[in-house]
Amino acid sequence: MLLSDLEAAAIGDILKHQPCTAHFIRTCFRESPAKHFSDSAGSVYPMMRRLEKNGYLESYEQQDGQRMVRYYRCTSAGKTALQRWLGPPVPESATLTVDPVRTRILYLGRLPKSRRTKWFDEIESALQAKLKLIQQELGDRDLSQSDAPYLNLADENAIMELKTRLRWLSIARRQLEEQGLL
Amino acid sequence: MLLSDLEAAAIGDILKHQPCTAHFIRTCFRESPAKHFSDSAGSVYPMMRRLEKNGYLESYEQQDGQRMVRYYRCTSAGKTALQRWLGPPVPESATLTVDPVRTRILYLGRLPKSRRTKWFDEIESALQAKLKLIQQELGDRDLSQSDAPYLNLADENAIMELKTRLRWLSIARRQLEEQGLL
DNA sequence: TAAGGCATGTAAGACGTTACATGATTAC
DNA sequence: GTAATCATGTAACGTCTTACATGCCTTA
Repeated sequence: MLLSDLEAAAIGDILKHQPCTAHFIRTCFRESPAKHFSDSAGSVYPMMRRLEKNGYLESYEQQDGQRMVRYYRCTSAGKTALQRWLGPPVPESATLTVDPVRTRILYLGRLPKSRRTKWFDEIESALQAKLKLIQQELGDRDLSQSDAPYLNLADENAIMELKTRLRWLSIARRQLEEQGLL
Repeated sequence: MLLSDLEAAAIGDILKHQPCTAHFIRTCFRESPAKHFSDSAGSVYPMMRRLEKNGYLESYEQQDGQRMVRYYRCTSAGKTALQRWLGPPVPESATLTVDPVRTRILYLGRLPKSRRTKWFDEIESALQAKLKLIQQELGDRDLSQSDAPYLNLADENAIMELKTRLRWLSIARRQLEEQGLL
């Protein structure tokens, strides 16, 4: 069975920080703006158990003061599964481009003309805010950690993508104006 | 209740082509490379019933030769719901950038060095193939239909995004080479 | 007459979401 | 002491996927 992106990211993060807790994986998923995974308890805890059941992780409990904490490690089967997920071959779905704004613009004709300008304004400032957030993350990164090159590249990807969207948005605006649709 | 992207796209497509069948919506979802929605019967048919139950669609059956076919129309509540989904305000999730390749590069360090060059090669050609597909779709579009400006913009978005990814990929390659990671 | 498209659905299972629920530990 | 964080889970619900299932219609 091929791993889902969520499962693969969990295994990848465990490999970087093992032994670690399920709770730690939740914070991994929550903290990076370049990661879009859910950090809900209802998805993470069952996923960890599932990965263990499938032989990709192993765990042990350890006393920590008054409480028991479960630590996970990646097995060699887990590492193999991660490499299979990474590819090559990469699945066709890896070329998918998803832009919620693009999805919406397909139906912009159903919005009254009077609201369209505001629509563009709002999205533009939301994208700009997100862009700043990621630029900050990139600037703040500790370059000494071994994975810094990959993390930087991921941020750089998100930054380039957001800039492209902003560029596209202004082109879209101009074109619709020219066609009297704004 | 706010519509999901899938539901909103269905309502949007129905507004363009009503009255139409569930099967027609499936082909809408399947055919455009700029739409990434599932066209599986198991998601579309229950969704149409759900939207009708919620008052966003209405339907009637009609004899077509030997078979009964169900046609859907959008109600005014449906149109209102679509506009609410479109925004403004746009949800914060609309600034999400999802790139499966970016997700993977975060964990590229777990792939043996020997496979990394091939990894880049494969992804590059997959992206290039997808790019051509969408450029073709854009070139083939009938410009007389009233929604052509929006459809063109959506394709243009996908094209710009794919080009950006290719640009990023070559930057990533160069950087990793310079750092002896390739 | 056979293949492919049109048309509609169901069933089982996997997965994610939200909300609920608990309790220990740490920092202010 | 109290709020935030660390830590672990469960339950109900909704949705999507895959696979199964049927039958009509059109075109080669």
